[in-house]
Amino acid sequence: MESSSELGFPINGDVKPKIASKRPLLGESTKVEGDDDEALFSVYLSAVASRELVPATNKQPRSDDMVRVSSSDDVFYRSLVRRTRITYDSLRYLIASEERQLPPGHRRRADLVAGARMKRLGLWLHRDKRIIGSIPGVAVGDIFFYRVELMTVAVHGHIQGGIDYVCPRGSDGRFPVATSVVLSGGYEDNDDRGDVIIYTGSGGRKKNEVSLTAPQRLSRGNLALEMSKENGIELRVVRGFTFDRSPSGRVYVYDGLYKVIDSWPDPGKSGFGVYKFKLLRITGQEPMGSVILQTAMDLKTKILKSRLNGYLSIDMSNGLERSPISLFNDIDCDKEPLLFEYVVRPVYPSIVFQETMEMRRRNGCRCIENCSPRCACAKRNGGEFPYDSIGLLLRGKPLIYECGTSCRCPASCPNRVSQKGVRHRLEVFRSKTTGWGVRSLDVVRAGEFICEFSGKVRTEDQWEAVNSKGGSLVYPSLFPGRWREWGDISDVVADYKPPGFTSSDLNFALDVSKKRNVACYLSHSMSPNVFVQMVLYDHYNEKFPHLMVFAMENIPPMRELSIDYGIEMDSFAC
DNA sequence: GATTACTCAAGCAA
DNA sequence: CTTGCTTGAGTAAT
Repeated sequence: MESSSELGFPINGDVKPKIASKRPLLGESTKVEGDDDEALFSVYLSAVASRELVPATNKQPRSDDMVRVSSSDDVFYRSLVRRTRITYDSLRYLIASEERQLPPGHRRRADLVAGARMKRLGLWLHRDKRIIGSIPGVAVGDIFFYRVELMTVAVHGHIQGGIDYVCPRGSDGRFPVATSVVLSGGYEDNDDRGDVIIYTGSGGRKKNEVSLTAPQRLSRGNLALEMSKENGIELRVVRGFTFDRSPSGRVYVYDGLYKVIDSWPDPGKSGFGVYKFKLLRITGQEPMGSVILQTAMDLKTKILKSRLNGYLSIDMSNGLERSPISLFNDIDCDKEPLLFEYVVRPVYPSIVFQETMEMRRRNGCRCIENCSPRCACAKRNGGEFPYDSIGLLLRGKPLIYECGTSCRCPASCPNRVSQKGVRHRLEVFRSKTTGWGVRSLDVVRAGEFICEFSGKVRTEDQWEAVNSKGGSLVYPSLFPGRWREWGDISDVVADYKPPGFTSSDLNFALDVSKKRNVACYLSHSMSPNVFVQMVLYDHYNEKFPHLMVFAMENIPPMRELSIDYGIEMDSFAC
């Protein structure tokens, strides 16, 4: 099993990393209602009290056992990574909202606290091995918003440090090997040309300063890069950018594996000596995520020449969607998506809306301004709003009640999200592997609404007629409840109550034979990156909810969106 | 083993 | 909306 490195120290191959075990939880949950001084003070006290529950020591040293992992079980590892990241992000959000209740000066950084708590609970991945090469379940192009997030899934081990390395067991600390580097714009001598990077070693800088104040030394990370060069060992590369649609203002893109092919001492721009390392990207990998990110941003202002002859339509919704849906095919002559009537919303039979005016008046809320947690719509959602202030879905539920046509609150009410329609620049595109597919030209944040399934609503007695004519139906009851995974923090919060099951069976199907929209082009996957959340807003008939599609992870531009239809691959026609 | 030096964060106020 | 200041966590080295 051992593929020995040229270094003389073993790097194991094909070892299945052990999955972190769950440990008992410390109860620490400070819920806040109201914002008067007394409440604030009690929150402060309870928060301080909860901090004392945290053990002072949290020593869980990293392993020095190097391993290469070939991911034989992609679905498993992808799910594991996603679950870890959902837990991290949900916990970070929870902690951030708790900390905001504290007076300034007493707030802790939610990104760090969330990471620390997960580490304490044994929820960081791959702590028992140091992985050389790619991390199973992490794909080239994956995007992260926090350095700590990179640590939880073992892509990079330092909260600030740019070079991560391991000293192999028995090497007496003299032969460190680099595992990953982060290019974040902190060194003036760096030169990033994509496939080739001239990377400056670390050190010689004062805290937070760009220019050097002392020469660098060939030790620690710098020595590790030197050793990696001599032994031809690959390392992971992450690039950091400023990005205004990130909660941290930064985005970190995993750009795949590189090798150090050259190194030399250099005078450096500041006059203090630096070490430089030439990194070359290993060929045969997926395209670089940071390049795609940059290209997608360029596409905001112009249609790139290279893509010009692929467009079948700039907007296949013909202006019906709030954001245009482009149609792209540079593979063959298929124009199938142009042959249908584009409808933005499902076409309901009139019985769905058969409610008396009195019922509608009772159902809607009467808030004049933005709704409060006490309003009728919040109560219907279990006393809380399903979205945060920028429209991110906080937690999947069997059914969400958005404020709707019967409510008096303004269109700006934060409980109106999916009803407003598509916000990202979506594209239906021809793919060699999945036929037609859907992707976004914008970054889609985890929890963001993407689109709704439209089509003609058919009741059960009509299905057979549609099928016999060769029509296509989407069955809502088959979607396997992936919404349960979204916002699930049962791993870190002791009193987490899992959401209930959908009570009523959904006995309708969406007939997308003639009328359809972008959603029915979503590909099927057992390891999906989007999921369906049922929503009501324009009627209160729970048997006919809207099928709203949300992102269950951060999706980089141009990556295909995929959903779990709960069906066998080949039985799906659309 | 406890302590310290080191680090291409991140939040916030000005 | 940049800039500087402050507080930081985890790791490897001491």
